[in-house]
Amino acid sequence: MYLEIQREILARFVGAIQEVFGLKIDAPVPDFPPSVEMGDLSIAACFELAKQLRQSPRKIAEQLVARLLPLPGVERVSVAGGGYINFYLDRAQVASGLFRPRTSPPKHGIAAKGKVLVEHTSINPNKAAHIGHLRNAVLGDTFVRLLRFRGNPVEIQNYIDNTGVQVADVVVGFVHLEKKGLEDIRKLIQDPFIRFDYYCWDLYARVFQYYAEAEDALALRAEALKAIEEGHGEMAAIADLVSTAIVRKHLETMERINVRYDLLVEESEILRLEFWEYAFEVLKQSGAIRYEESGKNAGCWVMGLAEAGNGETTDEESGSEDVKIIVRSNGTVTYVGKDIAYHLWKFALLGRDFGYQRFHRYADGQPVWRTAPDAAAEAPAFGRGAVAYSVIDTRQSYLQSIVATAFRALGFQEEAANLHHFAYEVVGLSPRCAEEMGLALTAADRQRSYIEVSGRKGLGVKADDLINRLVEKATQEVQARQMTEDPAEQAASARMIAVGALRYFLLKFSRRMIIAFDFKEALAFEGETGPYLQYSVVRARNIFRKFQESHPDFNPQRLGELVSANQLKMFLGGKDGEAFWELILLAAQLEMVADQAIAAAEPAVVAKYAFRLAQAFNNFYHRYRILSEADPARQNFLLYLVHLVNESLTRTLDLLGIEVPERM
RNA sequence: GGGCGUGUAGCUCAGUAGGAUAGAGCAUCGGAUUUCUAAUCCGAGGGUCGGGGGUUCGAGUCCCUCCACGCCUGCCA
Repeated sequence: MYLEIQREILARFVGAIQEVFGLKIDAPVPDFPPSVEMGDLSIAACFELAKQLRQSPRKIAEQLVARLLPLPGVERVSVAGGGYINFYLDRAQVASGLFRPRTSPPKHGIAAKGKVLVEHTSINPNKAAHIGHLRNAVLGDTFVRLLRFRGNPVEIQNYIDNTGVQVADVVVGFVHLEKKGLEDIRKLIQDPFIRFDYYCWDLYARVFQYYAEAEDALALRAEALKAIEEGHGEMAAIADLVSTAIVRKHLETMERINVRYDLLVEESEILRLEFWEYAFEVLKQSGAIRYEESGKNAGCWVMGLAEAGNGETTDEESGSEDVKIIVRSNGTVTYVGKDIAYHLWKFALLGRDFGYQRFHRYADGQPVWRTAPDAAAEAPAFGRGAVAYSVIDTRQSYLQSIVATAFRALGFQEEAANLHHFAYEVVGLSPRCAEEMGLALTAADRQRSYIEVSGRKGLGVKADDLINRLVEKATQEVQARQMTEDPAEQAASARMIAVGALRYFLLKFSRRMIIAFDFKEALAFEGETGPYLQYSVVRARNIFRKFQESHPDFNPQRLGELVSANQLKMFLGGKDGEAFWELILLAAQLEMVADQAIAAAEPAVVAKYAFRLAQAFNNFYHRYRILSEADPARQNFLLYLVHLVNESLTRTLDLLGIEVPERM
């Protein structure tokens, strides 16, 4: 509704320019006046046109104004300042339009292209997840929710690097440090008193200590890696057992924070199905990669990066060009090579497909599929995306750009343009937090804004430890308030509050900001936090609950019928009209905000919006008493307002993956 | 050396492809409703938007330059 009005206004403006001045312009970007007294939407384009039209901006604006009305949803138009055109919306119409269920948006933008593939989480399956992984998953999951909200078909993929060095390292640990075989490890996994992912976390750190101390230890790693890649023998079996068990733990952890997947894509299947060999052929034939006969990269297949669009990368003095090795001189392929093959598959450019098998079922029955040799006939059509987003931390920007370079070298210009690296910054530890975790810091370290986590040192905050601490704290808060005696409701509320706090904490920073993790901030439930947002919704619902006690027939969904257009007009134009209207206007902007968040691939935009809306509502909540309102018409109007905000805010929180408890 | 990113209040961060008076949370201080439960609200102090040039009617936002910090620049991922 609101977006449609906005589009109409901009289109009419473009039309008016054409009529009056015979000039064709692109639709201007709408601005928002500093306060609602000055209008609800503003166009500043007259300033730019002034020079071209040799007239003052104000004069241009004045000539246009008369031709802008009538417009649906717009009450009046004025010229302000040096030449702003300000539009005042028909408040009653917007308010009643908001009440209608929000329909799917028209097919435009990326929705028109086809299926969107979002790859996120993609944790190495060799140890427990940590906070950095949570940031990845929450960003990716929220982005998926946004895309779906705006009508895009989305498929969520989680890439499982089950044949990489990190898994090999843990295998080395089991085999050489612990002298464990397949059966021993299987018992370990089944042991209810051991958290297998935590066990591997510690083992992984021990392996690196061993690498540092033992002379030929790295040869063991190479040996393990080779065995795993070839898929034969006990080491490969151990790798499969370990990585599968860890993946199950990761799914459990992510399910706790409302993150789910459609498909797990396993690297072992990419190897087994020889996707790489096929991609290799295509890359060779197209000349995208070449064999180096001499020089420092002799014996390797490399890709030149001059065409990457990063400017001239040739080093003139040595005459050597900037290249990336794709196939090593020993014939093995690098990670980027496998990633190129994987991404070709995403766009159905590989000419072959995986088999699929159900891997997991969530409590409500929704399945998670994985790539598998023994294909199930009823598997959905995975892949074949039109657009792909890969949620991967910013340190891999260089490697991701190489995948796009390969696409272009192969002539897949359009697909390269639709391949997006959703880059985000890492989560470090605040120096104070690092010390809490038992790390010895130097004076210089303490001056740093953050300390890098290190899986190799075992330094980091495990995801489940953090979630547990949050649940613990939330439980205390819930019990202290004595909202309910029911332990089941207490537990449910505590979980929602903990997840709300965590997800909001990870979403409120824009993705290019390094988060210096600190328990004090992450465990905060007041101020700009998830629980604040949840509490706002609970307040709105409390009003309804209380009102219902004296009005048993009350149904908030039917409030729209109880408030007439005239009454809307009266209250929105009356004494407190501005305050009421600001709240409605904000609630009406959800779709606009979601579109902005998608365009910028920035979920933080929605998080900030949720906070602004909650803040506006809490302010309103304090200023106006609703249950004690004497005038029934005004009371209905106020209830209607609460309903509008409740709807918008609840929906916004759902986009953030945040649920709302019954009571707080 | 090159590429990318960051730099805004004491701290942590927003600032909508340039627009009207730079905002929020935390922290500090001072207030509010014996209620629709205070996980709340209101107010106060606190800013050379890293420095310097430039473009523009208009720059926190765009361009140039310099500074600081971080990441990447592996036959690791």
